[in-house]
Amino acid sequence: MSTVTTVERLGRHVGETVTLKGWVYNLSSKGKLHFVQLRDGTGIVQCVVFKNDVAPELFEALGKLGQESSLELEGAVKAEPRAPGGFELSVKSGKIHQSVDGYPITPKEHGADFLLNQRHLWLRSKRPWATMRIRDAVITAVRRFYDERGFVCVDAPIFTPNACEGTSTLFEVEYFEQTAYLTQSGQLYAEAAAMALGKVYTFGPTFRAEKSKTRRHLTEFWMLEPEMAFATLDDVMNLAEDMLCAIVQHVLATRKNELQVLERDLSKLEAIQKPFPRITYDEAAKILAEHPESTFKYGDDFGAPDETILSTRYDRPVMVSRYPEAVKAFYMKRDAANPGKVLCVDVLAPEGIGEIIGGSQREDDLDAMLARIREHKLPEEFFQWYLDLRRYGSVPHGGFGMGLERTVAWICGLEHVREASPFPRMMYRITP
RNA sequence: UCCCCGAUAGCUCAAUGGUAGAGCAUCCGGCUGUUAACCGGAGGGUUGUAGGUUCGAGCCCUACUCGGGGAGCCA
Repeated sequence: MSTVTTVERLGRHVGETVTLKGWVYNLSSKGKLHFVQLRDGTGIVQCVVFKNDVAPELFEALGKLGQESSLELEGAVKAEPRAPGGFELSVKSGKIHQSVDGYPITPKEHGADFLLNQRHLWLRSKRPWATMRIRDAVITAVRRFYDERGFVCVDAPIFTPNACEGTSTLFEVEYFEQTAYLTQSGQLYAEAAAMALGKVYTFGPTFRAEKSKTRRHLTEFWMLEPEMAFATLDDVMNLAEDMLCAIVQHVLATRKNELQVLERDLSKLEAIQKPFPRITYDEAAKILAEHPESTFKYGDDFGAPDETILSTRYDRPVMVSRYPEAVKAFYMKRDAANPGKVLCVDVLAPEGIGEIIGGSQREDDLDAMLARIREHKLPEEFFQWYLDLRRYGSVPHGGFGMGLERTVAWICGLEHVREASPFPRMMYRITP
């Protein structure tokens, strides 16, 4: 048998005879000539089978293959401008693993409900294929970014005894004789780890039981949470900015083809360069007050339409800092220079996808933290270990959380975050 | 929890209150350069469920079920 290779590497084998292993993406026959679009996971290539070039039984069998039939084809690689992708395989022999008919997902249009029910098969289609490869590149870029900067990956637990922030609706699970919850954030644990290791990040699944049915929400999503000891809000904002630039650059460098499959406007991504616009809550409030469509009231958090108004003003992510403490979490440090405000930042992605990052400098004073826990009426006994971080060597520190699926949805230009997850979990959907 | 929209062939959709159709998929036949190929033929239906109005309901009314995207809430 000849060299086994992949569609991705075909360009290195022009003129050679190779074997490809994959599935039929589409087949069309011209009688004595079959065109097999072969999908192998790394890409799709056109394979041409002339009747006179192969055994008669093989030619006949190939002509009957339905979509997603599995097979191996052997033939000569040639550069061919008429073929999608620029290369094609002139088939000399082959082996059929399984001949399929009736594959449910045809090359025509389908609705969201149908495709989500077929997600296990839908992943084989071009758009999910491209999206998953970009998602992978985002994850790689993130890990490389933190590794290069000396951050240590420390994973937070998924079972937690109580709500981290005390606000969200959590999923309850039976945990032997007691009730536990699925984590809604690894941040408090990241803070503990940062006091041990300096610079850390957690990266894992996060769960929210909120009954949110929008294109920005999943009940299970991946969140990246870096945390740094000896850091201020400015350090946190600089880190977020550098990281987003690094992610976008890595995707542009390694997944251009996939972005083109998704028909993404590359110039929108090429524009993602430092510096990002930075405005305060007060400045954002002023912008909204002058906007005819906004119903924003000063003192409130921004609603989704407000975020869209703000983010579409810029060609790169906008960083909004220093919100009123009443609308933010208990652990954020008050801003000494702005009474009533906290040292926090939200990063809003352009093109209407909304908030992709939320971060802050953390309250590091024991008494202030105790007071905030009481104001928010949180169960003090659950926070004793967290308060220990303020008792023993407290330092200024901070970090942020980035929603992976929202970030991928923004980079890919997706309509809905569910497409950024291989098997999305939503309010009314838990299968497949 | 609230608001709006939807449900007809495997899929995407059509059908003025009057005989349920098309394209794709499937099966059969044709074609040596197709790009979601094309051409000819065939099979495929309890119109989401339950009631109501009507001579007659896919279509009008009510309830329910399932789903969609938006609000709130959140990332």
